[in-house]
Amino acid sequence: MANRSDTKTRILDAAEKLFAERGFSETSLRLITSKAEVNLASVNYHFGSKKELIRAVLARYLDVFMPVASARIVTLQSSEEGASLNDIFSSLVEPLLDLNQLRAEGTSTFLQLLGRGYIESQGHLRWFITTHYGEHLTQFVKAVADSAPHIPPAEMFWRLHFTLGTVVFTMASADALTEIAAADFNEHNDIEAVIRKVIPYLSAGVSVPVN
Amino acid sequence: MANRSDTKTRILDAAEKLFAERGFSETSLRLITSKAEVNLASVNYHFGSKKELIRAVLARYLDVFMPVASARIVTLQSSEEGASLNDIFSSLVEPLLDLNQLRAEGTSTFLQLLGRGYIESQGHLRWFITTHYGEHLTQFVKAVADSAPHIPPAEMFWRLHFTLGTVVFTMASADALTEIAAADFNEHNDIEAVIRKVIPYLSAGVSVPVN
DNA sequence: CTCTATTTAAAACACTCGTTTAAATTAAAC
DNA sequence: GTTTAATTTAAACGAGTGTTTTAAATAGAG
Repeated sequence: MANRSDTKTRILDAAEKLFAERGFSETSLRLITSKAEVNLASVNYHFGSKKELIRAVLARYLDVFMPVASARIVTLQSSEEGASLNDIFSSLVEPLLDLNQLRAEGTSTFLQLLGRGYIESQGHLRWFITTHYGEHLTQFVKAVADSAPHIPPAEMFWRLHFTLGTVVFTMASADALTEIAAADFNEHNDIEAVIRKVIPYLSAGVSVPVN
Repeated sequence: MANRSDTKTRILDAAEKLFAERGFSETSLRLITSKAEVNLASVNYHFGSKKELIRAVLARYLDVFMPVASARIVTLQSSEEGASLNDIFSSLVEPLLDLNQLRAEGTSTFLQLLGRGYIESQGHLRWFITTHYGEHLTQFVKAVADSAPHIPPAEMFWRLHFTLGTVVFTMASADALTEIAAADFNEHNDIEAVIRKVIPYLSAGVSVPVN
């Protein structure tokens, strides 16, 4: 074992920044390795392939976020009887913002990566996420369903995917949107402000009575 | 002027199908021309470049849809005083479904293309749409704003982009979602059913009171 | 120090992509 | 029917991609 200031980490840091900004397929390994100031071949040496690098970038965040978010929801469900949808969504805000302590711009990078992942990948990332973090996801889905018992399961399926779309799309284009908002409305939002804006929107949509 | 059964149309038909299914950058000209059974070079001959082909595919739908949708909103605003958000969103359903008369699977193809367009393109499509159909868009935005006067403009800006994200994401993955819904809930939805499901969700989110 | 395994480096490989070229073919005009 | 323009065809170009190979450099163990 021998290395300088960790080639592997340099690659991950450069890759996550570029992936979040430009998407996965629009980011070449040559661009990543030049930004990271490492050799091109070191990606395949340390990660095997570009696909596995993408998974590693996401895993570095998911391994931190998922357990914390899960724990929040567990305590929320055990403490009060009947947590509202707003409570559930809001309980994810702090774990998300804590990612900024992990790395600079951690929160928005993570959310943008998540968005890119769901939009771009034709399967391998969906598979990776559901097999590695499936329990946390089903737990979250169950908590939401319990909070809106008047919504039939099939309807809830659709609404949760509507919600996913809202979040994913918003976060993937959050930078552009905050710029426009600043120019047009003199509103200067950070990622937390956007998150706090979207939660009431989601809660209202998910829980609106059918018919 | 000379041609057989219209090479240009064959290219557009094959391209729109593949673009909707796989996205723009994931669809090569070689795949399009082989499906269309035309020569590779004919794309550049008839359209100039791949970018212009993408715009032509979208324009073929937008030129039909936009004026019709605009007219609907005009009549809606003139007839009754105070159209609801549900009314506005619903008034777009018929123009959307009419696209099935234009071409088989026209509605879902168009919506998926729109989704892909907003997700993928780094500018040239956004520019194309806003410069060619900007008046229709601002008219639509104004109608929505008038229907929810309790929402400040800056907040409405965000909520409309949340809405865009919901629609775009849902439509881009509509095929996959309807398959899952059929398998998991024995629910067999077509594109119209999905549209009718999403409208209440959107209306609730857009109009939910701030704070 | 020496030996061994790990890591870095430069180069080439094999492939796909959008685009262009130049010749052949087809259709229209006169 | 001849001429002219429009279209189709096959081939190649040039640039970019992820990956592999082979050799050099580096670090840790004995």
